[in-house]
Amino acid sequence: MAGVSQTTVSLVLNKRGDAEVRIAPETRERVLRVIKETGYVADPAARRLADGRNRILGVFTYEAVFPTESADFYHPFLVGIEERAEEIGCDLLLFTSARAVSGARRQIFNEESRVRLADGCLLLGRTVDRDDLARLLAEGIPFVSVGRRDDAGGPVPYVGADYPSAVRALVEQAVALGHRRLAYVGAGTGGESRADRLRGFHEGVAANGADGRHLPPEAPLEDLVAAGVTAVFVEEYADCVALARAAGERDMEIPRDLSILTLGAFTRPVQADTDFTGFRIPRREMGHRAVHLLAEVLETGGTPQELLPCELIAGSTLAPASGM
Amino acid sequence: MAGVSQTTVSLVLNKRGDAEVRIAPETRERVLRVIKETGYVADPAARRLADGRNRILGVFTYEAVFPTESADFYHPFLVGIEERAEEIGCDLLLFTSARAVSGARRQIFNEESRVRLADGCLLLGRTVDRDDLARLLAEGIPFVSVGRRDDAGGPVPYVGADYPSAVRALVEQAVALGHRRLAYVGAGTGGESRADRLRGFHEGVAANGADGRHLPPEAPLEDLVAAGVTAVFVEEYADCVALARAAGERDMEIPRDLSILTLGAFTRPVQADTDFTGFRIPRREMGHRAVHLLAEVLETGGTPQELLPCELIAGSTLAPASGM
DNA sequence: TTCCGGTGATAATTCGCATTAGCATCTTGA
DNA sequence: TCAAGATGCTAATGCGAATTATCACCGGAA
Repeated sequence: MAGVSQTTVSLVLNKRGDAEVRIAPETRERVLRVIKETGYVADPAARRLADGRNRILGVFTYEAVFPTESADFYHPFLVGIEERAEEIGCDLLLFTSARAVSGARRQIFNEESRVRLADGCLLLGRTVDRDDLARLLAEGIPFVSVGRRDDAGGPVPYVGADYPSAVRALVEQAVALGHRRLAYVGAGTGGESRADRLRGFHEGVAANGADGRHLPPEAPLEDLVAAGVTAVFVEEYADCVALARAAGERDMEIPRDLSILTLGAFTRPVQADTDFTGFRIPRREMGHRAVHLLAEVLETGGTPQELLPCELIAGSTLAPASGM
Repeated sequence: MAGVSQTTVSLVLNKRGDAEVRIAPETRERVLRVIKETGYVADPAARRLADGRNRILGVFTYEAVFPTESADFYHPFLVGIEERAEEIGCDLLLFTSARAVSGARRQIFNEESRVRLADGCLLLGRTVDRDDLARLLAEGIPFVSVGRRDDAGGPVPYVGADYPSAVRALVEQAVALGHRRLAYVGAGTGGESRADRLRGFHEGVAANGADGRHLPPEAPLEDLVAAGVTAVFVEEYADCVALARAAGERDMEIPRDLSILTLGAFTRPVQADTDFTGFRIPRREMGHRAVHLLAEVLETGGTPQELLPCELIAGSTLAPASGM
């Protein structure tokens, strides 16, 4: 000690000046000097216990955070999250212990859940367990989902990508190039993002007076050809690559004979050198905004929901409809 | 409450059976049932405050944890760390707030240091601030450095790569192929890992009765040629690539006219398609071991130091000395 | 001299849990 | 019947900070 009470130290450490409680400049100096000398730092745990805040943001993912594949889907989100967290002076707590039993899927609320250690948390994952979401909501734990969610029996705070707009824009481009018969290839279900893409497709088709049909992911190329489709919107990137390959095998040329647009869902890693027309999901920006919104929630509460625009990628797989 | 005291709940929650304190199976059941129903989870902060343990391992890096470049140097370490942490049921706390002022280098002990929140921590970085190390040591904070360190005025717990052995092995291979005049190109200083490589080189040269010289990183190819060097051991990968390129420009063929071996230091990112002869730093394994050792330190104390062997990579840039 | 307002610091309390000591109640043996 | 030992649970205390309620002191006004 520097000859003062614990209270005084606490006061010096936190509110450097206050109308209610005052501290003599001289005393403050003395305390600060000793703090600097001894390198004293307040125990964050005690701090958290006392005032319920510790500037720690939890990050929960349903898969490993650090993936073995370098170009992983999550990575850009994490980059964004880390950058913004550093800016606002928060540390990140990765809930790596979330896997209840080996082999089981991760879940937020297992027997030894530690979500509450953080001030709030960020949720990452293609799909999020709706029970987890509901519980988070019910317990009033501040959180923000990276990716739109709407199935938790209540509004969920999120930062998402504006898929409907992006897909509509692509449809519009295709129609402007003379395409009249379009197809959406993909599940169109299994997570809000897929449903959003499909919705955008239907909206775009309707708005532009074109003909649009929805085919399952494994739809063979023949079906497309038979239906006279000239532009395909493929939900999953891997399917996109597969389709292009199939086309090549039957001597169809892309995009002369068929335009292919990718809608950016990455479930299965795949290698390809084709520069597909499509859009870029603003992952890093989503990470940034997610942290930002979480900070906002912590500060003033609320249930922010935000969709970020996707940047269209010209690519080389969209061309005027054949015959034009 | 389930009609029992806080103490009872605590007991049920922690030591499921104890010689000293017993709890009636019936009571235990009742408590567990209520816990399940209400989804109660002990506040980690309070827990930490009370018993000084929270199963959180801090991870400190001197640069951003999630790098923008996908094939980053740190990545494999983190993969390993996360994997093992998950196994032993610990969460990872990334000290992203460590950057004191924007632009400044990160440092562990800044004004609002939070190292103590974690049970212990892992240090990652090409070089680690020696003041930080000394202080960690002085304050008795459990930690393990990923990478050998010896400059903290005391033994530092670490997991490192066994560079000396790896480099000695490479030298031996070169000599076995007839090389007599070898050169080490690189600083040989600036971090234990570089010094270790250089030391391994000198040891290898001495043990194999060859001639070995040490040249600075920017040493021009002419110097090597003039000195009659037939095998170069290049510390920094980028320099390795540059050297190969320079050789190509003067119509020297690798490895016919000159053998080039890389010693795996990655300071500057660089693209190359050559498959250099050298060794693989067991980064992921180092991550594994680091977590393991930290757990050990937390358990029983001590100052574990461990060097992991590097796997030699045959590559295509080492050939018999010309003239053989 | 006494009362009062303004200053500057501190004692006491709280947070949620783990831990220790201790208190009832019940068994058992002599 | 009573002491000694088991058994099952709880009251009390501590962890390290933040916060609140007080307290001691000093100078000036009455």
